[in-house]
Amino acid sequence: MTEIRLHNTKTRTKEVFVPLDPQNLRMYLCGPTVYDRAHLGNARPVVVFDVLFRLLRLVYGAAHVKYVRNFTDVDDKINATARARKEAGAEGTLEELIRARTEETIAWYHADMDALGALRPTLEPRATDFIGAMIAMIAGLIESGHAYAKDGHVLFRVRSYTNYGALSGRSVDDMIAGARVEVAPFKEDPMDFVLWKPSDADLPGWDSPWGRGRPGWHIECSAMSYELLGASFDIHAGGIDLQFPHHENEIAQSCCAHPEGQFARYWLHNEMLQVEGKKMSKSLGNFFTVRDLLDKGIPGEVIRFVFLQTHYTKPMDWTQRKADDAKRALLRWRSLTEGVIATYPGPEVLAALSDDLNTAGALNFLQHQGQALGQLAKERAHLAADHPEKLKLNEQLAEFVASAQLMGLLEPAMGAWAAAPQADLSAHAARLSDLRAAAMETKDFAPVDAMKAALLAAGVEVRMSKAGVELLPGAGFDAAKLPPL
RNA sequence: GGCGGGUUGGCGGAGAGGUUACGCAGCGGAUUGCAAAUCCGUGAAGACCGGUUCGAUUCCGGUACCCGCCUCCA
Repeated sequence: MTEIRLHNTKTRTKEVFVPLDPQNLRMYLCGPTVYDRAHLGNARPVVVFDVLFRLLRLVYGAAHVKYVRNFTDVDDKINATARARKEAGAEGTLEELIRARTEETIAWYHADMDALGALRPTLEPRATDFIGAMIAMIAGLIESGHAYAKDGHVLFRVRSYTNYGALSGRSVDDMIAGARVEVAPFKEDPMDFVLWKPSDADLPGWDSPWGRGRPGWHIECSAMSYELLGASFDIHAGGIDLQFPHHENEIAQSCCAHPEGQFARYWLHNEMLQVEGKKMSKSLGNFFTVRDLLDKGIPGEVIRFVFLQTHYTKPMDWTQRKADDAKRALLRWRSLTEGVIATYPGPEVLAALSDDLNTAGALNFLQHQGQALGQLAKERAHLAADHPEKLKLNEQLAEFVASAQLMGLLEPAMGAWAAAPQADLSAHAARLSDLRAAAMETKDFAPVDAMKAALLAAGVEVRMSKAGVELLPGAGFDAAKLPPL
């Protein structure tokens, strides 16, 4: 069996991945807070860990991998949007408006992530469907002395968990010395964090032993991962910005609530995304959503290719240049492998991905391989379909496609953008060919050049050789602009 | 202030203590009426300063710069 190695943030080393139960592999990814369209940065963990999901399915069998990615649909930004809509005269109760907002956002999220070729996780739980589990977990933490209720709030007692800070490499004392913690009258210790907070009439709330209220930020992931994956599971992933405080708090809650388990055994964190060398931010004007890029005509497959060219543990820079390069590479690959049915990924790509998801290395290999296969394809183009050399080539191409598909690339369903527009240009080709033949005699190529220019303007690629004239409609093809015959 | 990540040729980016990475772009050539496509060839690197070593881009230390987290954040 393929040995997978992963960089475990918890131990800060690359470790051989050994699942608790190879028949029931479990992975949790912190999903989005569904208050608005996903921005480009939100998409990085989705794409990166989608590759991990695909790799695990290949190695352990698709039926044996359970991948959970949550939707956090309790949040003040969602509340704010709902309230703004109500004030603007929208129909329905605040709860209904909140629900509508999260439903709408989830639908967008699915559409956008589907466009990037990300497989849907096995389960996509919503926080609001697990309020009962959160309340039960919080009650247990109070009972065991790890949490306390005060003024309608429930807080986690950070000092009660000695390993607090182990994941992110900080100590409670250092952080307090940093003095950037919220001091609140209901806190025993400034580092304590909220498990439950009270809701007034203008906010969504659920009845609890501590009054009507709503959960704090971190508890939903602890409750859902426990309910769906158990007290111990294999992989927990997310952006590096979540390492503290979100994941640190998850660990504290989960390990104190379920001391019988070890919570997540391998922690994977992806580094952040930048745009043209700078942090993506609204103030710099370089902030955009996945949808913005798709609407601009950048195919999801191209976005995915760009993401995978950078190792997930390194900061990734999104640039137009990279998108252009990726597009070219994918067009070449798609034309090379047209009609080829995938078989099984090649050993080089499998080895690269198994080595802590070295997608950049895998793509690099494919770039090289694609070039070599392109040459072979040309050399063997004249051979009969059942010629041994031809069969060998077809096998290699099938392996190439399977390797790409292991990273979610060259999937047939994602290729619509690269397909050449359907058009019968044979009459134009014949006409151009005639003009050219005549020009060869007269040495006056002006009519040929004029027609060629018109074809180019219509988005048609013109190839002329001794063999004849070839017209290929390209991405910007517009039949209405074709020159008259 | 505390913690963490990064810095390889025009761009992306890999492996390896000593041998051309590779791809893209560029340049030169072939081919072409001209192009396109294709093919052949080719220059170019390891932020900076020290140390270890026969030898470092690769190991160690320091400096600079960039980025992130410490507050909502993927």
